[in-house]
Amino acid sequence: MKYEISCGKILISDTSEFSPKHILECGQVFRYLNSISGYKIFSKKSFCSLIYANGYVTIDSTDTDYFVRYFDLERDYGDIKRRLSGYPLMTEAIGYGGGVRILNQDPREMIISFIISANNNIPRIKGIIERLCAARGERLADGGYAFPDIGALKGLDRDFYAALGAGYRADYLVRTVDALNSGFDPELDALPLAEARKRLMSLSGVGRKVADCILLFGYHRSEVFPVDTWIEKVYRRIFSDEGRSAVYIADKMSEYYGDLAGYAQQYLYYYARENI
DNA sequence: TACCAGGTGTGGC
DNA sequence: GCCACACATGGT
Repeated sequence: MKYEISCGKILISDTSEFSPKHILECGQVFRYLNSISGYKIFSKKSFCSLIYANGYVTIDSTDTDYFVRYFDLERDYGDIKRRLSGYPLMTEAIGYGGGVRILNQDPREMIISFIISANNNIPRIKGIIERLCAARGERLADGGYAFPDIGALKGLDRDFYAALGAGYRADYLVRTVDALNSGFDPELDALPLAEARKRLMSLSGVGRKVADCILLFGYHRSEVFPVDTWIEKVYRRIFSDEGRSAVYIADKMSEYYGDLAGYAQQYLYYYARENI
Protein backbone atom coordinates (compact mmCIF):
# COMPACT_ATOMS: atom_id res chain seq x y z
CA MET A 1 0.00 0.00 0.00
CA LYS A 2 1.06 3.60 -0.43
CA TYR A 3 2.72 5.31 2.51
CA GLU A 4 5.26 8.05 3.17
CA ILE A 5 7.95 8.39 5.79
CA SER A 6 9.05 11.76 7.08
CA CYS A 7 10.62 12.86 10.37
CA GLY A 8 10.13 9.49 12.04
CA LYS A 9 6.47 9.32 11.06
CA ILE A 10 4.74 6.95 8.70
CA LEU A 11 1.89 8.66 6.89
CA ILE A 12 -0.98 6.71 5.32
CA SER A 13 -3.50 8.64 3.28
CA ASP A 14 -5.57 5.78 1.86
CA THR A 15 -7.22 4.32 4.94
CA SER A 16 -9.50 1.94 3.06
CA GLU A 17 -6.89 -0.73 3.72
CA PHE A 18 -5.73 0.50 7.11
CA SER A 19 -8.17 0.91 9.98
CA PRO A 20 -6.57 1.13 13.44
CA LYS A 21 -9.78 -0.15 15.02
CA HIS A 22 -10.08 -3.10 12.63
CA ILE A 23 -6.42 -4.03 12.94
CA LEU A 24 -6.32 -3.86 16.73
CA GLU A 25 -9.72 -5.32 17.49
CA CYS A 26 -9.60 -8.45 15.37
CA GLY A 27 -7.95 -10.42 18.15
CA GLN A 28 -4.43 -10.73 16.82
CA VAL A 29 -2.71 -8.30 19.20
CA PHE A 30 -3.01 -7.70 22.92
CA ARG A 31 -0.47 -4.95 23.63
CA TYR A 32 -2.17 -1.69 22.83
CA LEU A 33 -3.73 1.19 24.70
CA ASN A 34 -6.66 3.26 23.52
CA SER A 35 -6.74 6.94 24.41
CA ILE A 36 -8.51 10.08 23.28
CA SER A 37 -5.64 11.05 20.99
CA GLY A 38 -5.24 7.62 19.43
CA TYR A 39 -3.59 4.29 20.14
CA LYS A 40 -0.28 3.33 21.63
CA ILE A 41 1.05 0.00 20.47
CA PHE A 42 3.88 -2.12 21.90
CA SER A 43 5.73 -4.92 20.15
CA LYS A 44 8.82 -6.64 21.48
CA LYS A 45 11.03 -3.70 22.54
CA SER A 46 9.42 -1.14 20.24
CA PHE A 47 6.41 1.11 20.57
CA CYS A 48 4.56 3.60 18.45
CA SER A 49 1.66 5.98 18.70
CA LEU A 50 -1.02 5.80 16.08
CA ILE A 51 -3.24 8.75 15.33
CA TYR A 52 -6.22 8.73 13.00
CA ALA A 53 -7.43 12.20 12.09
CA ASN A 54 -8.71 14.07 9.05
CA GLY A 55 -8.68 10.91 7.00
CA TYR A 56 -4.99 10.28 7.62
CA VAL A 57 -3.22 7.72 9.78
CA THR A 58 0.07 8.80 11.35
CA ILE A 59 2.36 6.25 12.99
CA ASP A 60 4.97 7.92 15.16
CA SER A 61 7.95 5.93 16.43
CA THR A 62 11.69 5.87 16.72
CA ASP A 63 11.79 2.71 14.63
CA THR A 64 9.91 3.29 11.38
CA ASP A 65 11.42 0.29 9.58
CA TYR A 66 10.21 -2.00 12.34
CA PHE A 67 6.66 -0.70 12.09
CA VAL A 68 6.55 -0.73 8.29
CA ARG A 69 7.07 -4.45 8.58
CA TYR A 70 4.90 -4.80 11.71
CA PHE A 71 1.89 -3.27 9.95
CA ASP A 72 2.56 -5.30 6.82
CA LEU A 73 2.61 -2.10 4.76
CA GLU A 74 4.28 -3.62 1.72
CA ARG A 75 1.34 -5.92 1.06
CA ASP A 76 -1.56 -5.08 -1.25
CA TYR A 77 -4.71 -5.74 0.75
CA GLY A 78 -6.87 -4.37 -2.05
CA ASP A 79 -5.80 -7.31 -4.15
CA ILE A 80 -6.48 -9.75 -1.27
CA LYS A 81 -9.98 -8.34 -0.82
CA ARG A 82 -10.73 -8.56 -4.53
CA ARG A 83 -9.66 -12.19 -4.61
CA LEU A 84 -11.83 -12.97 -1.58
CA SER A 85 -14.90 -11.09 -2.77
CA GLY A 86 -16.44 -14.08 -4.52
CA TYR A 87 -16.62 -16.21 -1.37
CA PRO A 88 -19.83 -16.47 0.68
CA LEU A 89 -20.34 -13.83 3.38
CA MET A 90 -17.02 -12.22 2.48
CA THR A 91 -18.51 -9.09 0.92
CA GLU A 92 -20.44 -8.43 4.14
CA ALA A 93 -17.44 -9.24 6.32
CA ILE A 94 -15.12 -6.98 4.34
CA GLY A 95 -17.82 -4.32 4.50
CA TYR A 96 -17.43 -4.31 8.29
CA GLY A 97 -13.71 -4.90 8.63
CA GLY A 98 -12.18 -3.83 5.34
CA GLY A 99 -9.33 -2.10 7.14
CA VAL A 100 -7.98 -5.27 8.74
CA ARG A 101 -4.33 -6.14 8.21
CA ILE A 102 -2.42 -9.12 9.59
CA LEU A 103 0.44 -7.83 11.72
CA ASN A 104 3.95 -9.27 11.62
CA GLN A 105 4.58 -9.92 15.30
CA ASP A 106 7.39 -11.56 17.22
CA PRO A 107 7.12 -15.37 17.27
CA ARG A 108 8.18 -15.77 20.92
CA GLU A 109 5.76 -13.06 21.99
CA MET A 110 3.01 -14.84 20.08
CA ILE A 111 3.82 -18.20 21.68
CA ILE A 112 3.53 -16.82 25.21
CA SER A 113 0.55 -14.59 24.42
CA PHE A 114 -1.57 -17.24 22.73
CA ILE A 115 -0.90 -19.83 25.43
CA ILE A 116 -2.43 -17.25 27.77
CA SER A 117 -5.31 -16.71 25.34
CA ALA A 118 -6.65 -20.26 25.57
CA ASN A 119 -10.16 -20.46 27.02
CA ASN A 120 -9.85 -16.85 28.12
CA ASN A 121 -11.30 -13.50 27.11
CA ILE A 122 -9.51 -10.59 25.50
CA PRO A 123 -9.65 -8.02 28.33
CA ARG A 124 -8.25 -10.59 30.76
CA ILE A 125 -5.59 -11.75 28.28
CA LYS A 126 -4.45 -8.15 27.85
CA GLY A 127 -4.24 -7.67 31.61
CA ILE A 128 -2.18 -10.81 32.20
CA ILE A 129 0.26 -9.89 29.42
CA GLU A 130 0.60 -6.30 30.70
CA ARG A 131 1.42 -7.56 34.19
CA LEU A 132 3.94 -9.99 32.70
CA CYS A 133 5.66 -7.15 30.84
CA ALA A 134 5.66 -4.87 33.89
CA ALA A 135 7.14 -7.64 36.03
CA ARG A 136 9.89 -8.84 33.70
CA GLY A 137 10.06 -6.54 30.68
CA GLU A 138 12.71 -3.92 30.04
CA ARG A 139 11.67 -0.36 30.90
CA LEU A 140 11.11 1.67 27.72
CA ALA A 141 11.74 5.34 27.01
CA ASP A 142 8.05 6.22 27.18
CA GLY A 143 7.61 4.65 30.61
CA GLY A 144 6.07 1.45 29.30
CA TYR A 145 7.60 -2.00 29.22
CA ALA A 146 9.00 -4.28 26.56
CA PHE A 147 7.79 -7.83 26.19
CA PRO A 148 10.22 -9.85 28.34
CA ASP A 149 13.05 -11.74 26.71
CA ILE A 150 12.58 -15.45 27.18
CA GLY A 151 15.83 -15.41 29.16
CA ALA A 152 14.28 -12.98 31.62
CA LEU A 153 11.60 -15.59 32.38
CA LYS A 154 14.07 -18.37 33.03
CA GLY A 155 13.49 -20.28 36.23
CA LEU A 156 10.24 -18.58 37.22
CA ASP A 157 7.81 -21.02 38.79
CA ARG A 158 4.07 -21.50 38.46
CA ASP A 159 3.35 -19.15 41.38
CA PHE A 160 4.83 -16.27 39.39
CA TYR A 161 2.43 -16.78 36.49
CA ALA A 162 -0.48 -17.58 38.78
CA ALA A 163 0.07 -14.24 40.53
CA LEU A 164 -0.32 -12.53 37.16
CA GLY A 165 -3.75 -14.16 36.85
CA ALA A 166 -2.75 -16.84 34.35
CA GLY A 167 -4.74 -19.48 36.24
CA TYR A 168 -4.13 -23.08 35.26
CA ARG A 169 -2.07 -21.93 32.25
CA ALA A 170 0.76 -21.17 34.70
CA ASP A 171 2.08 -24.72 34.40
CA TYR A 172 2.01 -24.53 30.58
CA LEU A 173 4.01 -21.30 30.69
CA VAL A 174 6.65 -22.74 33.01
CA ARG A 175 7.17 -25.74 30.73
CA THR A 176 7.14 -23.76 27.47
CA VAL A 177 9.52 -21.06 28.73
CA ASP A 178 11.83 -23.86 29.81
CA ALA A 179 11.65 -25.40 26.33
CA LEU A 180 12.35 -22.03 24.68
CA ASN A 181 15.35 -21.59 26.96
CA SER A 182 16.74 -25.03 26.28
CA GLY A 183 16.87 -25.92 22.64
CA PHE A 184 13.51 -25.22 21.03
CA ASP A 185 14.31 -23.52 17.74
CA PRO A 186 11.69 -20.91 16.81
CA GLU A 187 13.11 -20.52 13.28
CA LEU A 188 10.27 -22.20 11.41
CA ASP A 189 10.10 -20.20 8.19
CA ALA A 190 11.88 -22.76 6.04
CA LEU A 191 9.73 -25.66 7.23
CA PRO A 192 6.65 -27.08 5.55
CA LEU A 193 3.46 -26.03 7.33
CA ALA A 194 2.73 -29.42 8.86
CA GLU A 195 6.21 -29.69 10.34
CA ALA A 196 6.18 -26.13 11.69
CA ARG A 197 2.79 -26.76 13.31
CA LYS A 198 3.95 -30.06 14.77
CA ARG A 199 6.94 -28.39 16.41
CA LEU A 200 4.80 -25.66 17.93
CA MET A 201 2.31 -28.24 19.22
CA SER A 202 5.14 -30.00 21.04
CA LEU A 203 5.11 -27.02 23.42
CA SER A 204 2.96 -27.25 26.54
CA GLY A 205 -0.28 -25.30 26.19
CA VAL A 206 -0.03 -25.18 22.41
CA GLY A 207 -2.76 -27.16 20.68
CA ARG A 208 -3.98 -26.83 17.12
CA LYS A 209 -5.73 -23.50 17.53
CA VAL A 210 -2.95 -21.76 19.44
CA ALA A 211 -0.37 -23.16 17.01
CA ASP A 212 -2.32 -21.76 14.06
CA CYS A 213 -2.54 -18.31 15.70
CA ILE A 214 1.23 -18.36 16.25
CA LEU A 215 1.77 -19.43 12.63
CA LEU A 216 -0.50 -16.70 11.30
CA PHE A 217 0.45 -13.76 13.52
CA GLY A 218 4.08 -14.66 14.26
CA TYR A 219 5.13 -16.21 10.95
CA HIS A 220 2.56 -14.83 8.50
CA ARG A 221 1.58 -18.30 7.34
CA SER A 222 -1.53 -17.10 5.53
CA GLU A 223 -2.69 -20.61 4.58
CA VAL A 224 -3.77 -21.39 8.16
CA PHE A 225 -7.30 -20.75 9.45
CA PRO A 226 -7.39 -20.63 13.27
CA VAL A 227 -10.72 -21.90 14.58
CA ASP A 228 -12.08 -20.60 17.87
CA THR A 229 -15.60 -20.46 19.26
CA TRP A 230 -16.50 -17.38 17.20
CA ILE A 231 -15.25 -18.81 13.94
CA GLU A 232 -17.20 -22.00 14.64
CA LYS A 233 -20.37 -19.90 14.76
CA VAL A 234 -19.53 -18.26 11.42
CA TYR A 235 -18.74 -21.61 9.85
CA ARG A 236 -22.12 -23.01 10.85
CA ARG A 237 -23.82 -19.99 9.36
CA ILE A 238 -22.01 -20.19 6.04
CA PHE A 239 -22.21 -23.92 5.50
CA SER A 240 -25.15 -24.96 7.71
CA ASP A 241 -22.89 -27.73 8.98
CA GLU A 242 -23.37 -28.60 12.66
CA GLY A 243 -21.26 -30.74 14.91
CA ARG A 244 -17.92 -30.52 13.12
CA SER A 245 -14.75 -30.46 15.18
CA ALA A 246 -12.52 -27.37 15.21
CA VAL A 247 -9.74 -29.32 13.53
CA TYR A 248 -12.08 -30.45 10.75
CA ILE A 249 -13.18 -26.85 10.13
CA ALA A 250 -9.59 -25.56 10.21
CA ASP A 251 -8.44 -28.13 7.64
CA LYS A 252 -11.45 -27.61 5.40
CA MET A 253 -11.26 -23.81 5.45
CA SER A 254 -7.52 -23.84 4.89
CA GLU A 255 -8.06 -25.81 1.72
CA TYR A 256 -11.12 -23.79 0.73
CA TYR A 257 -9.39 -20.38 0.86
CA GLY A 258 -5.85 -21.55 0.05
CA ASP A 259 -3.18 -18.95 0.75
CA LEU A 260 -5.95 -16.44 1.56
CA ALA A 261 -7.24 -18.51 4.50
CA GLY A 262 -5.65 -16.40 7.22
CA TYR A 263 -6.96 -13.16 5.74
CA ALA A 264 -10.43 -14.63 5.25
CA GLN A 265 -10.40 -15.80 8.85
CA GLN A 266 -9.57 -12.32 10.14
CA TYR A 267 -12.34 -10.64 8.15
CA LEU A 268 -14.79 -13.29 9.35
CA TYR A 269 -13.61 -13.07 12.96
CA TYR A 270 -14.07 -9.30 13.03
CA TYR A 271 -17.48 -9.67 11.40
CA ALA A 272 -18.52 -12.32 13.91
CA ARG A 273 -17.48 -10.23 16.87
CA GLU A 274 -19.51 -7.30 15.57
CA ASN A 275 -22.59 -9.14 14.34
CA ILE A 276 -23.17 -12.50 16.02
C1' DT B 1 -26.21 -18.95 39.40
C1' DA B 2 -24.62 -20.91 35.42
C1' DC B 3 -22.31 -19.81 31.39
C1' DC B 4 -18.69 -17.84 28.61
C1' DA B 5 -14.04 -16.49 26.97
C1' DG B 6 -9.43 -16.61 20.27
C1' DG B 7 -8.68 -24.45 24.22
C1' DT B 8 -5.46 -27.83 26.01
C1' DG B 9 -4.05 -31.94 28.62
C1' DT B 10 -5.37 -36.20 30.32
C1' DG B 11 -7.35 -40.62 30.83
C1' DG B 12 -10.72 -44.11 29.12
C1' DC B 13 -12.32 -46.54 25.29
C1' DG C 1 -8.28 -41.98 16.72
C1' DC C 2 -12.51 -39.81 19.42
C1' DC C 3 -14.74 -38.18 23.65
C1' DA C 4 -15.78 -36.36 28.25
C1' DC C 5 -13.97 -33.90 31.65
C1' DA C 6 -11.18 -30.70 34.56
C1' DC C 7 -9.00 -26.62 34.64
C1' DA C 8 -8.26 -20.58 37.13
C1' DT C 9 -10.26 -16.35 36.63
C1' DG C 10 -13.40 -12.49 36.08
C1' DG C 11 -17.41 -10.69 33.70
C1' DT C 12 -22.44 -10.98 32.76
